[in-house]
Amino acid sequence: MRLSTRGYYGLKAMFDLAQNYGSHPITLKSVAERQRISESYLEQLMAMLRKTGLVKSFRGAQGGYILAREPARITAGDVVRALEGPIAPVYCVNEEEPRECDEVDYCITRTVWLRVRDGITGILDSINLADLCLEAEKVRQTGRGEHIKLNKY
Amino acid sequence: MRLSTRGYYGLKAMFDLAQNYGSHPITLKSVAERQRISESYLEQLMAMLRKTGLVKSFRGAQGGYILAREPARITAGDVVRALEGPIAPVYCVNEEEPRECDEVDYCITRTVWLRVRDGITGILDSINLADLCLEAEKVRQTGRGEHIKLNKY
DNA sequence: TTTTATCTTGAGTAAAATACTCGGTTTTAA
DNA sequence: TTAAAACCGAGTATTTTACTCAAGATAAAA
Repeated sequence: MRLSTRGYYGLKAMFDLAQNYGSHPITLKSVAERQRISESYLEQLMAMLRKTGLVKSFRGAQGGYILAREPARITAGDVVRALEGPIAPVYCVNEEEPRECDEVDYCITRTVWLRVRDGITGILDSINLADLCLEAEKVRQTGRGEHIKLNKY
Repeated sequence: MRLSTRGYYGLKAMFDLAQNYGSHPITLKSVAERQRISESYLEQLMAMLRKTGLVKSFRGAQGGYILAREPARITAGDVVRALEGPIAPVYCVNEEEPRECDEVDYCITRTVWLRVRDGITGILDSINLADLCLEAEKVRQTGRGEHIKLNKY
C-alpha cells in the first residue's frame, strides 16, 4: 500500500513552487537542491506535471517553472494523479477505468476498497498547496514544538 | 497508490473463511476455486496468514483452514498488514518504523501522507469480517440492485 | 497399514515497475 | 554570442510482483 517516490517527490516540488508563487520562474536545479531530489529524476517529474497542466515552464536563461494556477487551486490529489495515474487501491475500483471482474455487482470485498479509495481521494482532494504554505508559515512562527506534538512521528 | 494482489486476494480468502466460520476446516483448493485465485499462489498467502495468527490450519485428509478467531475480531486492517506489512503511503510515515529523513520535524508535505495513512488505517481497522458477512447477507436478500445504486461502479 | 487428501516448504522465474542516469538538443535572456 | 536553462529519448540496475513447481510431512479414512 505504497505511493511511489514520484508522488512523494512531486508534492515536495510543487510545494516548493507554491512557496515561491508570484515571483520569477524557479529553476529545476534549485528545487532539486532544496528538496533533495536528483536533478535528472526531477526533470522527468516536471515533464509530467507540465503535460498535465499543473506547471508552466520557461526555457532559456532565467527560465524555470511556475505553478500554472494559484496554489489554492491545486490539490494534493491533482499532483498525485498527475504523477501516479488515477487513484486505485486495487484495479477493480480504479477512478477512471475500473477493471471489471465478473463479480462486480455483488463482490463484497470490493466495497472495502471502494471505501479506502474514497477515503484517500477525499483527503488528497481536500488539501491544496495554499493550505500547505499556510501550515509552513505557522510552523515557522511558532517553532517546531507544536507541530511535533500534533503528529506522532 | 496501489495494493498488491496479496491484500486483494487475501481479503477475499479471509472473507470466504468467514462465511464458513463455525463449520469444518475449509480446503485451500475450494477457497481458490470460489475466489478464483491460483491455488499455488494462495498457498503462500495462507502461510503468511497462518504465521501472523489470523488462521489456523489442519493438515491431512479433511484438513483445511479456519479463522483463528471470530470474524468480528478480525479486521480488514489485520489482513492487509499481515500480507503487505505495515501501512505506509510513503516511507516516512510507516506505521512501524518510519524511515527518518532529516526534516521530519518540520516537513510539511509529510503531514499530507500522515493524514492519508490515518485515513486508510481508520477505514481498514473499522471494517471486520463479520460486517462483510452481514453485508453479503443483505445483498443476497434484497438482490443486487440496491448495492449497485450505492456504489458508482 | 496403506492410501489419499491435505497442508508445508523452499526454490525458481518471467514480467513489470521503480528509480534512477546520461548525453545531446533547443531555446532565450543578457 | 554565450551561458543558462528547459527538453527529449534512451538506457539500466534493482526491486517487486505474481506467480509456478516439486518434494515432503501429516493425519484421516479405507
